[in-house]
Amino acid sequence: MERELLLLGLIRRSRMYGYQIHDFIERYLVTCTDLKRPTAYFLLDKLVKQGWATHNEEREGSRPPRQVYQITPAGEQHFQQLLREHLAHYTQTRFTSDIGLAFADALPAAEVITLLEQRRATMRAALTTASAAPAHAGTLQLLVDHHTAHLEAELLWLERVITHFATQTADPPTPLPRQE
Amino acid sequence: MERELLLLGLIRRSRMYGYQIHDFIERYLVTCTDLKRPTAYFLLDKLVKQGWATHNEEREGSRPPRQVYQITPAGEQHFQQLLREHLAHYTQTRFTSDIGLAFADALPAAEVITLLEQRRATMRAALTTASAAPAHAGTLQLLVDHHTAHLEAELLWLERVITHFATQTADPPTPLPRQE
DNA sequence: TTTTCCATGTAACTCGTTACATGATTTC
DNA sequence: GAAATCATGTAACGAGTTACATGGAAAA
Repeated sequence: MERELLLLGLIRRSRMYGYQIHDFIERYLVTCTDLKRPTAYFLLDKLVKQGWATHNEEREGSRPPRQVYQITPAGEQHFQQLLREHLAHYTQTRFTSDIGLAFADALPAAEVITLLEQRRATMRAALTTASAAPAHAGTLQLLVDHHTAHLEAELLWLERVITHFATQTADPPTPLPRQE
Repeated sequence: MERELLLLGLIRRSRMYGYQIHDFIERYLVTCTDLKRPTAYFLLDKLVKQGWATHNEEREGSRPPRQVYQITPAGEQHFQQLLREHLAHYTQTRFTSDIGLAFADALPAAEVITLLEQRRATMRAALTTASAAPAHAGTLQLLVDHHTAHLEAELLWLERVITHFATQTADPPTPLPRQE
């Protein structure tokens, strides 16, 4: 559903072909999604079959021919509905990275700290990259801001976790709760 | 891989059967993962086939028989390795909820604000629930803290986004950048 | 007495990825 | 001359979900 919204939103903005669409996503929207090329092609075809888009072949010079996609009026309707639902809806984020944390008491606290510091280093690097990103036009800037804000918050929290383990190095490990 | 770590971590803690494992995850680990029951059964069988665990049937009273799983020494080794990798590694979070934001200029700013306020209401409710959660033992408390910290940060950011749209109600919409 | 809980499992299906194939063209 | 870029696509595979099947026991 998000992927449908994404593709419709892009071809709505301007006529685009598959390769170009995938490029754009990789360049500007990595923080939102991870759409592989074959999947993009497949979904674009699906849009056509559902009547949300049309496509026609075009060629430029000696380049390989392109399938250029365009949104239909029905597609525009559908896009707006998807957009409204999507903006109003909140999806719970899953922190898969916390699974390890739940079992951290299986290792000596000192080692846990070392490992978490490695994680922190990667996150700091990501934050530096995100902060260094050049200013984008309009809505895209929001995404960059979101990314940096999130990384900053995560780093603060990770710091707290590290101190948590640091302050109980000497204590016995506190296990997960038993089932009642 | 996270799922493998999760299941190994649980049966390592104490002998458990599938139904019970799924229950535990639903109760305490919803913020980390969303493991369906059939998937849990399937993965537990896989652990046995790979030699990380053993299982044997037990029954209690007139209850249906249970498949109780136990970690093997090889499984313990494997678990520790997975845990180390997992703790040290940082996975980039994808903000699928930002896709809509990227195209928000397709709707009047006033409507965007209304929709985002709906999203905010859901998030606030989630924060209230998370904050109200009873104190857990040890590592599990970390997960709850993470969840609340994250929601607080996300709410702050959403607030900024809403003011962003509020301050440019009169301005012309700023589109996404064109491809060079 | 009907529904919910306990406990496991299978079978069909969907979605997405990886790997592969093609072929011209530009860059190193 | 080799490698990367442009451009599309297929085919095989894998992971995970949904829906279904079973059957006794407890609760409503």
